[in-house]
Amino acid sequence: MLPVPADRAPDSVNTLIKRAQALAGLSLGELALQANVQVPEHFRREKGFTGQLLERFLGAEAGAKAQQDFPDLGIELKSIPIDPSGQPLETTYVCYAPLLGVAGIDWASSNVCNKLRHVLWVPIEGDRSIPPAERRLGTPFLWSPNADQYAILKADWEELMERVALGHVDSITARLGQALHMRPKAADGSALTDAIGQEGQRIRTRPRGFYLRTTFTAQILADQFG
DNA sequence: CTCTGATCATTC
DNA sequence: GAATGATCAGAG
Repeated sequence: MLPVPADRAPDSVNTLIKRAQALAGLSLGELALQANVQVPEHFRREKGFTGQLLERFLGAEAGAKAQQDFPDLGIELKSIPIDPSGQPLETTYVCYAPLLGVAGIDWASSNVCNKLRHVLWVPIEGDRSIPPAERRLGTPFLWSPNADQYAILKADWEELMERVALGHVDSITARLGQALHMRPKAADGSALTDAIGQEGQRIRTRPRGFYLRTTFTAQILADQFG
């Protein structure tokens, strides 16, 4: 019996974990068949296909805005593409970066901290030589940052957000941040949003998002799977 | 446009 | 080869 899409949100962490475990070892093609959808030939378009398919099987409220995937459980869902040795192939998107009205916000109340407090990681084969339909899901696991990881994330966030608050958003590059960095996050290069300029004036700049570096997520996977 | 789900593809 | 900056689809 293959799993079927969930018709409601999980009522407990246990339920969520069990649903996720039931998917381990299955391919996207098998899941797509159960969900009556087609797996794209490649992810050049439909980059979010895997995550959205997972949401359906786990019962996450799709399209929910700026919140955890399972708000009642306080858990965020993240798929993570890995190579044959278990190394992450991509950085992990965390959330949109606020560029305006950032004066009062602090790390503990930030969206990044909120989302990373509890994450259900679902590894998936991500090698581009494997057709998407054949890519199999790995063993899911629940993670929370340990003291060291928490301190690094906090420091990175504070460094980046200080630049935003001081009107130096355009000095931010993806090279900043040990574990967490900031990069463009938009439909294309023409997208612009408001931010604070060097003189405190309003400027237009590319929207940004927070992402976890692969070195950081590799450590999470190593801690879990040794 | 904002924000979710992310991967692509050029640059380094 | 890895990493940075660019890009794709859909909901609201």
